[in-house]
Amino acid sequence: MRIPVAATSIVDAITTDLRNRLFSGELTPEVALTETEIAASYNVARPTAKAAIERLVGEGLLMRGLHKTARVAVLGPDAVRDIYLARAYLESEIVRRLAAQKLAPTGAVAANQEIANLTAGSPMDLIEPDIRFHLSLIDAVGSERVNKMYQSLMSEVRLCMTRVQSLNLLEPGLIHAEHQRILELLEAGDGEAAAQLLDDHLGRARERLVAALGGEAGPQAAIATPLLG
Amino acid sequence: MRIPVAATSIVDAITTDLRNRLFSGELTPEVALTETEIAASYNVARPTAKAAIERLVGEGLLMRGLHKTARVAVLGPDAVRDIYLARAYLESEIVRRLAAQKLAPTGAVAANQEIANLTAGSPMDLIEPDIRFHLSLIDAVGSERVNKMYQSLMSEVRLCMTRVQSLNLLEPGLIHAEHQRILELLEAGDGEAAAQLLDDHLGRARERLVAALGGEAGPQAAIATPLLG
DNA sequence: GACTCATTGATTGTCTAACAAGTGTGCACG
DNA sequence: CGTGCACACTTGTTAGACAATCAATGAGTC
Repeated sequence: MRIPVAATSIVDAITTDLRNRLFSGELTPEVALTETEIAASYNVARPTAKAAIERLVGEGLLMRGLHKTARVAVLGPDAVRDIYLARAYLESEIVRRLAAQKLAPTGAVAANQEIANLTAGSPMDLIEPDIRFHLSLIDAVGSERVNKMYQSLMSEVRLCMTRVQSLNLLEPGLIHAEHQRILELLEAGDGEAAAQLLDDHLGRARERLVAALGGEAGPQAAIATPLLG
Repeated sequence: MRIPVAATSIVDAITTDLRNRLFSGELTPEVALTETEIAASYNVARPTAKAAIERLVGEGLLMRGLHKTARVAVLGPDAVRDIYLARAYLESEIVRRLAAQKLAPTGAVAANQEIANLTAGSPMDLIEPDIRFHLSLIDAVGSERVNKMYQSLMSEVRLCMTRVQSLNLLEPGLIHAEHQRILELLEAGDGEAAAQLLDDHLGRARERLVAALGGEAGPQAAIATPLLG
């Protein structure tokens, strides 16, 4: 039994709650998300639960075929490569334009500071500020549609992350340093170098994620640029 | 009364038909898309019509607030700029990567040939092959997500086009020539030049569309590069 | 004993009917 | 002439029901 949610729309509330439960790792691809079960757990009618499920299917977080039960989307190595390719397309172009304005978004600076302040806690604590850093870059261009597209991609990244949360494929120190360097390059107006570094940055995250998911990691998994010490 | 549609799913069929009617210009932002009316016209129940409407809202083709009737989305000058900015982000990065492979997609070549073969008919006849040209470029990278994002953008572009179909803001000869030059640059491996030309190409289309929608056209509306004789 | 096919249960797709809640409009009243 | 109220319209949500389909189990056959 789940507490009754109330907001602008019941479907909205259920969708949001389900999404959070997806990101928290509570819902896995193994559990069946029956319309009736969800309806019962939220104390709503079946069509309401159905609508929430269909929205999440539209977002790519749930999968379901005709007449089949919805399940959490399974994102394999090729899906991760696809997601990060799309990320790279958007982000590398964006850093080029930000560099042209010699602009380092304050939100990104703040998010990276959070990463620097991280004590050696759970690896999961790194994910949120990391996402916020990249999201701040996108936000800085102020495009509604680019924002929406990127947010959709990051939703899927979040979903991946929850599946491999135990492995510490992320090194806060390195990530902070690379973010810092990107910000410096933005302020310096060197878009080409910033785009190149970002490509490395994303490439490494991508290949390590691929490896953690059972795929074969490409060469980008290694630390290419000697940034530290 | 509308003929009963039948396909994999009734909601799918209605969504597709509504989308086509949107692109055909039959449905305008002035007409109210009531759930009951749509349900009656397709001989289905209201929840079915509701689901179709909500899908199109999710695609950005329809707009509707809470407890308000759905209407065709109105895309003003700023929306057009936003759409074309996102297009530019995706496409310029893509031509860079295609150029690295010295690859000119056959689909794009074919689509551009169609443009060349156009007799002086309706300006609308240019839209489909033009869209197919750009879509072929995106297709060539073979990314599911990039494809979906781009297709969503082009849906909105199509919607815009139907609103200004009378004006002939597109010159087939110039468009064909620019496409041709882009393809040549791709084969030559000059990604930077191809991206630059594509930016001009999109920028001109963007500003003319903006002007046609009542906005103030930017300098990109003029023909910058002397491509033709 | 293994394989094929039919039956069963579960789940979704769709419908009918209805009530509640919100929005907007028009009319009556001050 | 302006304000407020009542009404119609529309959407949000619910309940219950039936058909179609999918997965799995069981029976029957070779």
